[in-house]
Amino acid sequence: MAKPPAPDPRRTLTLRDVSEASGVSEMTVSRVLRNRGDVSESTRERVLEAARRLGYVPNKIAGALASQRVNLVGVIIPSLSNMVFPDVLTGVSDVLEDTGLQPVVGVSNYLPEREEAVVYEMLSWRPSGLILAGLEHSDASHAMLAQAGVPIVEIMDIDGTPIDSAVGISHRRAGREMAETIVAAGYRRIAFLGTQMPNDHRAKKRLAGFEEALARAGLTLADREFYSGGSALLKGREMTETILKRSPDIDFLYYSNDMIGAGGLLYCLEQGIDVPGRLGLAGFNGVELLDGLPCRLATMDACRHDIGRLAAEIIAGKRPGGIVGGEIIELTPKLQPGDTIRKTQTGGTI
Amino acid sequence: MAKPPAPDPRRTLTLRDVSEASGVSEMTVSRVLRNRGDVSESTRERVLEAARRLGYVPNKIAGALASQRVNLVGVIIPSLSNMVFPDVLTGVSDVLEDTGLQPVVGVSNYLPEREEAVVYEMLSWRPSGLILAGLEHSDASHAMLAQAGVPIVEIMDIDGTPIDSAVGISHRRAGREMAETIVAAGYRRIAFLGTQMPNDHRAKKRLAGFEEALARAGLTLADREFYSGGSALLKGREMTETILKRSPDIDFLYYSNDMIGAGGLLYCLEQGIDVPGRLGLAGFNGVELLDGLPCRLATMDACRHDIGRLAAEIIAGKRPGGIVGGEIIELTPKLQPGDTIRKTQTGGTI
DNA sequence: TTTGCGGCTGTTAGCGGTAACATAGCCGAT
DNA sequence: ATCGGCTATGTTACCGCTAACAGCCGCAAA
Repeated sequence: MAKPPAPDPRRTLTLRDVSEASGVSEMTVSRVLRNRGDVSESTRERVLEAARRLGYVPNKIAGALASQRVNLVGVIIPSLSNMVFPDVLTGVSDVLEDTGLQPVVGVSNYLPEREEAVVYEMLSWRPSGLILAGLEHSDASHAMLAQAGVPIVEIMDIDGTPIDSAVGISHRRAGREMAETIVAAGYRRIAFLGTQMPNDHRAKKRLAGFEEALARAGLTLADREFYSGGSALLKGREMTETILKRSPDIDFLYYSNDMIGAGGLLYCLEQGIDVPGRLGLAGFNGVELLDGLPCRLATMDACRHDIGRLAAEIIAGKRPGGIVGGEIIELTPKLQPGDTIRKTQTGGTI
Repeated sequence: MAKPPAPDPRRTLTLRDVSEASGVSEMTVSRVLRNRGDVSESTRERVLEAARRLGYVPNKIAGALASQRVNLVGVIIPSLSNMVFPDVLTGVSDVLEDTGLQPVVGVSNYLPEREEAVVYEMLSWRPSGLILAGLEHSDASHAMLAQAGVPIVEIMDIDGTPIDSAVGISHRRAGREMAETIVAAGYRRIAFLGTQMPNDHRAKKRLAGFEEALARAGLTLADREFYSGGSALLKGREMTETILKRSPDIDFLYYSNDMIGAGGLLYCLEQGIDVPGRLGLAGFNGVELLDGLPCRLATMDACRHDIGRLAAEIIAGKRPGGIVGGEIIELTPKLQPGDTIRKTQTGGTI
């Protein structure tokens, strides 16, 4: 005598369970739950009722395999603690929200080999597209991405050659413009404070552009200081103290990001240093945090939200990039002079 | 004449492609790529070489369907911009890193219906476990989670009844302890500044505990102020100004989070208010940011990193919770008095 | 009545892997 | 020589769902 199939109440449900409970074929249930194809109103209700009663949750793995469609978009960013990337993610989510696509976040910690692992992992789920920060990737990552057969959007940066599409700003140019503004304001003994991270290519490009513009004005960096790890605000404070002690005649501090810039600003205010008279300050990014500071740090908005939005639009097919293949969108960051750069040129001593 | 199967170079690769390229069966390729079962060294190399040469990326969708195993762990948090949750995620990642499990993040924006959608979406991918913030969920979410058949860990909070396991702190108690400390330090006219968010249950519990302890000391809140949206630092500053103008005799401000607390602190320092002499301040969370401030805000560490670690360990089966079902781990937040609470009791007026 | 067509439902054949079992050599012990 | 027990590899049958197509029914037009 055949053992009757024990109706295990703990087994996870399938379409068959719903189809049996509602007396129609699995296919019809599938149609109802996806709102695809014609189903009579009475059947639809019966099926929905059964699905709800059983607490059925469709198995997207099976669905994706059968339909060869996955409603996921991979988003690979270097860090979450950066304040910058949550903004990008918000932009991405805003757009994907009403496309049926769903972002999935991966974090590379600024490590190429980690990024490679994340790219591999994500591609192995056959997403509808991939958004990732930066134009610099390991050879293997590059190869995988180029082969992937789905739209790839590299974001944040456009100084380089994208694999497919790119949305971002020119960090080189951002650095250049900041330097020009600073020089035009009459500052001459300018120092740079930044991160040590060897893989923060964008910070490097900003610095390169910055030095380039200085050179064009006949100047060079008067000093520089780097840090890694720890609270950025605290580090900014410490670095500022260090550099001002070492080079007391510095008249401008350019920070590679707003967080250390804010730390430096707080330090200067505390010390009663005349900002922006005796010392000017500038950061990069336009983080919301700055709004709460006693005085507004000069910065440059990196268009993070727009970058997220545009990248998502390319993936979602709302813009050519994803289909035709290879759109490059350059956004132009707005310089926000704030209160930490002198307004007028004071004919500085050389 | 049958049309020969065009060797479309753009088609995505399958095991069959690798198996043909290396002259073994698909099964053997599968074994090599997963390091499962015995395969001779020579075959292994041949297969790996072919896979690498072709740029093969396995299809995890098919793999997961066949093996009924998915190496993903859903992590559902209310917000990314909170500074708090990235820390939790770091704890989760640290543990999952060497278990073959991979975290997938979802954001609910403090909206129950949004959370419900994310829970549904995640469960439909049949993850190995789910970690989600808070003990309060919609009925539908609750039902789905209870039915899911995988370990569920609710984090951050333990004041309530978990579905399965829970790791967190008692926010009620945290509020109580803070109130006790404040009262013991001699403050009497105490105000609360917090968020408007109706679904931030943890902030609510802290406030409830806080008021409870005040009541026990014969006190009530002297004033309160709420905000929503915008830069938390700026809002903290503004709210502080508002409340101090409205109730000038306030001698303590309790903030529902460190970010608005920091804003308030900056405002007070700027105004030259004697902190902690005339006015005491305290926040909640122990965010790294505080390290960079001119003076250390009193706060309570919410053990975010540990919460992430422990939750992940339960999912990964390194602790009983996930298998036996239903472990509750209460962590005890450490109060960090900082520089914004008086050290000694000054026999205050009432 | 016949025909055609559109609305609704069912059937079949995979999607690309993997579990489980089957098989083929090869070796040493009996 | 025979056998058992390895190791290395192949075969088969799904996993749970959906694309594609096939059928059925009723009704309007011919």
